[in-house]
Amino acid sequence: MDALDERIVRALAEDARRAYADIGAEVGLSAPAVKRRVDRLRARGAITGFTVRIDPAVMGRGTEGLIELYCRSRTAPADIRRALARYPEVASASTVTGEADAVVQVFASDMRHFERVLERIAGEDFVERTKSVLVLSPLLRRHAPDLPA
Amino acid sequence: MDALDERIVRALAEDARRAYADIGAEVGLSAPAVKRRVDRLRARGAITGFTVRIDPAVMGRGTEGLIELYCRSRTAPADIRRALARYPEVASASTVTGEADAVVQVFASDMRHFERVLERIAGEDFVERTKSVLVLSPLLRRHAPDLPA
DNA sequence: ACTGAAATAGAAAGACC
DNA sequence: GGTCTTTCTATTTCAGT
Repeated sequence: MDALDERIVRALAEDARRAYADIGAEVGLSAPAVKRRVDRLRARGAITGFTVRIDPAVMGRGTEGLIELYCRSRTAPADIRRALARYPEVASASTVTGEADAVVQVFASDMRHFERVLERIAGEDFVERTKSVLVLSPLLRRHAPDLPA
Repeated sequence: MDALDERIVRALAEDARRAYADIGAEVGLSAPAVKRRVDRLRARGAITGFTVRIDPAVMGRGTEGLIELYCRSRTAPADIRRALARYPEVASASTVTGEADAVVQVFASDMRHFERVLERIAGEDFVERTKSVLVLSPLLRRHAPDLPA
């Protein structure tokens, strides 16, 4: 993972469908050289795939919220994961330090929908209580946030 | 945005570099038809781009945390945005309902790094106090969370 | 308006040095 | 790592529904 790899990943983060030759021209490599590095990054697991960026609002998922889960003692993370995986509205979930056990990010079509999802999640048997906030406006959403400065 | 568009977006969400002909075979369209629909989705703003999925750990950003910001009265969201945009460690930030004014997602290389970022953010002049949690383990990270069920 | 088929332009993948 | 060649894909054109 050298400076060249990083520049390649940054280029792909901005546009994952950019041609290797194009990226190569930017970083000073030939197209095959760029491809080889991308292949290596994938093999190593640094790049885990390519995906599309979507506008939640346009896709009818304009209502975003965060739900903190307070779980029963001895709830296994795997159980939380399994339960949440059944909700298509759940975008991400992580166990966290602090009072809550997990934070869940939810995208719903509207407030009514969000409320319904919240109630269903709160009704999961391992959930003791929840605390939720609604996202007012996304200030920042980085494409490749996971890159060293 | 019909059922076909949705299936195409789902396919791209799983692998944005998949060939149009390939996606077409799955949804029952020819390659040009798929391309035309993708172009339309981009034009409409439903698809905002293509990006790469990265493993934060492998990229040296294995420490994730969430920081709640409690801001001075009359702090404009734009000011928060401008300030946070200067931190490469900030992956996302949103204003929220509830006690806190904003929630910031940060990826750092390690605890020391996270602490440094937290202190710098806490030191921003519009920030009165912060409350932060560390992410223990990501349970779920959906590729295309923003799609209608 | 949207589709598929065919033709062209372009990029990716592989062999080779 | 670059160069060259082959193969595949994207893109455009055109015509049909």
